[in-house]
Amino acid sequence: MPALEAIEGALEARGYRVTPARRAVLQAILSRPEHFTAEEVMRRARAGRATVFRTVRLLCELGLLCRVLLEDGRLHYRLLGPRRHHHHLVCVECGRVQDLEECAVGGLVRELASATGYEIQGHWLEFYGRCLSCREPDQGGVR
Amino acid sequence: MPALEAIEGALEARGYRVTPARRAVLQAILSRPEHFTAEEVMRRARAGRATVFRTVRLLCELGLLCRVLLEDGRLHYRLLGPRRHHHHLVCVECGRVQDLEECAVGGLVRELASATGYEIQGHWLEFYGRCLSCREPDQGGVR
DNA sequence: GCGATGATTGATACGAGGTATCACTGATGC
DNA sequence: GCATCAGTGATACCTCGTATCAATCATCGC
Repeated sequence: MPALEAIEGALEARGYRVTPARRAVLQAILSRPEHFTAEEVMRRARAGRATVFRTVRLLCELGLLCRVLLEDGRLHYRLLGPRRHHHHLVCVECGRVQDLEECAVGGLVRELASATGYEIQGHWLEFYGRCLSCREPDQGGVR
Repeated sequence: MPALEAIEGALEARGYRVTPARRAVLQAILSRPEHFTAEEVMRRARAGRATVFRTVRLLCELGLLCRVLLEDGRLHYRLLGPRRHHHHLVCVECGRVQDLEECAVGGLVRELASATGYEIQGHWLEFYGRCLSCREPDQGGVR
């Protein structure tokens, strides 16, 4: 999980200024351990609607945030460490997200391409379930 | 691809009435070979906004429509034949959708479950690329 | 220091896509 | 014939964004 300074450094390194508004958005984001909506950031950061959305988009473009797709189709965002293409395993009860470091469909993509003739350029893959802590009540009991 | 009568039968079998408004929505849907938005159905069917959305949701719940996730996170809908769980390969140029009958991540789900302790309940998997016809200009030419 | 320039901001309007409300309608059961 | 209830559609509202645009702020050359 990158610290505030690291993100600000990444912004500056790419020629973006670190302004009070951007810092407020970043702090709001850093205070959320899991995924969040832009709306949540707006409530926490004292920054205008447009600025929040612009900053979130910017961070996505710079690879500092990633999008998390929820089961119902909504998009959330999530701070990204220094990692590349990956997928998520989302707990539908507590919202915890587990990053899956390896992309498991690389081989499948090649198979599909030769079977269908498509030139495959991208994919979405997200998993949903209940994490260990949310399952615990199920497991300990005699029932 | 189910016919109008088949869908109406499925509705009636579950205790839903086949009304003129629902039939209009169904006809609008049947006239779209690929995926569509609820908005497109509204333009084609002479039915109110709420009715269109309600009908689309109903058909999803009954398993007669499926949701297609586009690369940018938007949701489209698509008529579903008599098939079960499947995934999509979407052409980003012409919008053509190829259904992938086999769910390729079943094994992966079991692996993930034992590795993470999650009880995995669902997943999204959609592929994006360019279909054969859209690639043709690339391929035939000398260039 | 000063003006020009360009990045950034935030209020606001707008748009897609969808839900909630509620009075009304029309079919159905008794 | 009447009560009931599913279905309808106008409307308001919500979420999650983008576009616009005047104002502001930092920086740079002079």
